[in-house]
Amino acid sequence: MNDIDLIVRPQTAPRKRDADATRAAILDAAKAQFALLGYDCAVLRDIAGDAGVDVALVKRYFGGKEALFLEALKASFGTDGTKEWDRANFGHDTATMLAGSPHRNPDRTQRFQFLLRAATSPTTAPLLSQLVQERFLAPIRHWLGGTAADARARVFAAVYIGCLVERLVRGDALGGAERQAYIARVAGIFAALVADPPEAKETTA
Amino acid sequence: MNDIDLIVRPQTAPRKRDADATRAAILDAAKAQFALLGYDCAVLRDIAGDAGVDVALVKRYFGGKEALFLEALKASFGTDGTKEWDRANFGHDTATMLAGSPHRNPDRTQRFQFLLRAATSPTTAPLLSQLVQERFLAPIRHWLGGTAADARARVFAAVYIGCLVERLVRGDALGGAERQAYIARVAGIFAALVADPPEAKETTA
DNA sequence: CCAAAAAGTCAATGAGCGTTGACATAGCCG
DNA sequence: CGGCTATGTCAACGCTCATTGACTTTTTGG
Repeated sequence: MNDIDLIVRPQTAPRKRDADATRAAILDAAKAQFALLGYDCAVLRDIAGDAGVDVALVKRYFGGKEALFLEALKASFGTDGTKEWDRANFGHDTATMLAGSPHRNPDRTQRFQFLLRAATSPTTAPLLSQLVQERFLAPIRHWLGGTAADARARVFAAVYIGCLVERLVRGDALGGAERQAYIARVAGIFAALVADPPEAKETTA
Repeated sequence: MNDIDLIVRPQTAPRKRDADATRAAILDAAKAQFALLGYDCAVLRDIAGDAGVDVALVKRYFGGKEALFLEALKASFGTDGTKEWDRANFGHDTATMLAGSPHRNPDRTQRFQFLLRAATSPTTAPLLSQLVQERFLAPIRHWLGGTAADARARVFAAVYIGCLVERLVRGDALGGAERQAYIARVAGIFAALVADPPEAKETTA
């Protein structure tokens, strides 16, 4: 059956021994798998397999699954991109990304999928509260600025994540006209959140 | 240790034999557990335990875990509540619910948590696309009416789910002022989606 | 060139869980 | 009362997976 593997694998040079590189490879594979499958469904053997090493190294380098998860989570949020977000086109850009292909910004997509999966797994959700505060909400809150920044940041995060989930469920790509309407709506929401004082504020009492 | 159980349990009458009631009890327990933990983390033995029966009955009545899940999912979306939603106060009511305690409308909360967990589990997500279309998006789309109803329904669902996730992660309750701002923002978004033609539509080109 | 340590692999263990068939008991019908 | 069937329980099997310790191979330093 998988004789193919047994034959093909050795072709690739048998991998220079390099602790740092191996550690990094495991961490990368872990980030991808955890983002794709979540903590519970991700399998250490597969992560190690993707990294091209044996499972036992996960223990040696990270200590265990949970520790690996935490490190991957922190690494995923280490480089936070709010700094380079473009204030003017932000709403439209983000909405477009959320409406369509994740290929435009795979890094950002993977980070947020990681967050989403971590948030919705009952195993890992408890670990998130603090980290989300520090590395996710705080930067957004700071980037947004203005009045009621915390509430706006939370709504922002909610809409963002929600769109992600919606796209996750939606199998087919969004059609032309509907897609435009979708983007317009979401862009409008983001724009309103970025522009601090809602001019046409009409909250039902 | 759990002698307590052994002593206390028998106090409750030893359960009249009633296939329908038992089936219903299992289904109820399943709905709760699946909503709380998702498909992957929910454990049949616990579900059966909550229902007060043995695991084997799950097989007899439903065939297996996946079949039970599907039935629970359909049952959860069987009674769809869009009919009774109040159009005028909908935005504010829903935002208030999402901002705070789930105790106000536990049924609805459980239904949506079920949906959320099902959508974010890689195991069950593929099963959802069609069901979500039929029983979730379609009713909302119909309830919303007007132009670009599909896109608006999707955005609506996204925001709703997103707020749910946000609340899931947020440990502490939302403070007074922030809470008001949060509710106002979310209510505004919903209201704009309900009111079909966005009067002050200012999408960045 | 050679040992010692670092880097990597292998196989076994044990826990958790879905599944399954044999067994027990209550309710019903003759 | 006596057997039959629906209902419910029990114990065991098999699988997946994280963990772990013993083993092998590469690299390094003298």
